[in-house]
Amino acid sequence: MDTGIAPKRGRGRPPKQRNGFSDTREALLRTGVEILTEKGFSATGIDEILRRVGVPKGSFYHYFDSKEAFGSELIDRYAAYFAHKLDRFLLDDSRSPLERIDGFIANARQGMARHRYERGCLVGNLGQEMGALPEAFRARLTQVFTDWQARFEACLLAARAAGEIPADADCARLAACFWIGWEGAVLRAKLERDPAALDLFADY
Amino acid sequence: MDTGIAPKRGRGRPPKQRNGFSDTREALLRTGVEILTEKGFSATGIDEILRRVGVPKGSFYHYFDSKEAFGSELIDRYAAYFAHKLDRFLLDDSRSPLERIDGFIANARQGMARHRYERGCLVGNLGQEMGALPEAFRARLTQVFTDWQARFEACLLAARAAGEIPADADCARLAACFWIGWEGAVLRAKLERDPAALDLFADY
DNA sequence: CATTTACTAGCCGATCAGTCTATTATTCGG
DNA sequence: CCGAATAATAGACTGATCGGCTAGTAAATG
Repeated sequence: MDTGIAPKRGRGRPPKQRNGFSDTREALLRTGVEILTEKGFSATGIDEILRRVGVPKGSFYHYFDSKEAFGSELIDRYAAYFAHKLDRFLLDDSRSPLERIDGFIANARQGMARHRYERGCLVGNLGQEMGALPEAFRARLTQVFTDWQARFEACLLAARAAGEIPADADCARLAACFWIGWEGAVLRAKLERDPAALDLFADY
Repeated sequence: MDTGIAPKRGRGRPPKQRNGFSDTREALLRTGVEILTEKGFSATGIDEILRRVGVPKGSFYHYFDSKEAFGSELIDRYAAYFAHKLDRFLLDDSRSPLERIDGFIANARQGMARHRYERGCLVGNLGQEMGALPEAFRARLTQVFTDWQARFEACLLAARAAGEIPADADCARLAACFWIGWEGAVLRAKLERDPAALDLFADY
């Protein structure tokens, strides 16, 4: 039932798509994130992504220099998407700081459930397999964690100012601890295909 | 400088080593654990293990039916080794329950430092890449976590009985939470090649 | 119409997990 | 003590898949 999809590719430069655009590059990145959050970097072959998107190999290397460059862009894209999502919750003035955090957790939980707990966190996945990854990824991945922590810390500081947490709470430490534990919880939830670990950790 | 090592293999069954035994099967398993704690299952080729041990392919498939069967044994071996290590600390009568836990954490920290934070937890590694692993691993891996949690819970119960933690503490939940967070901390420590995450989480 | 841009088909050498045959040391039945 | 069976090794080999490359085709552009 190729309804609209399967655009019947031909040789050479494709005719300019007036609308209903099917940006090949974009599709590769989107599908790349999907598969890598499930299986990681090393275990994912380029051919698998290509097959899923319905694009030949040549196109991939037209848009990306290498698998490493592709992975790099995936990290950037995922980090940006996630930072935006964090802001959407953690900067929501209509709720108290702690409520915002709960909102984020609930949303992330829903997200995992929607994909039947088959997808984890891209940054966590790649972090775990760093031993087999291009060394350039390391700095980028830690940097992403630092960024997420900073956003979280800001929200905790607001919570402290609002008296929702003790006045002597070390918000930077708390934020760091949250992400350490959260990544652990996502890992377990994915392994067990069960949100129990997420819920358990959410009541930290 | 092949001092004693490099045993100069020849064809056919090797002469029985009176002593200074070099059990091939054992060597494969030991090296397998080493490499898999660094790079995981999918990213590790059998040839790589073979090269490191200095054993030809034929020997590998003489001892193991497949890569999957090999991986299965590695999980068992690692789980047993780790359970023994846990008991060594958590059942140490000469210290208080909470001191025992601190002892285990300190030991694990040392262990990671000794390998320059290049090796993580085999169970955590494989858990993360479950999406690309034989489905049979899933049950085994969760079972290992359950086992470790039980040992930890027993120690927490002792701590509660000794008055080291509040009498209304939910030890099962605490134990589950510990392993969730601990795996997250190990992941970060490995990614950043730095024990900061371990220390941070240790003061939970 | 010539050049540039956007793209694709098909192939490459390397490596993957796994198989096969050969070779030799040991074990064991008689 | 001998011969058959078996255990342990060696390493060439297979088909599939890996990441990556190249030559070329067709639309867009001037």
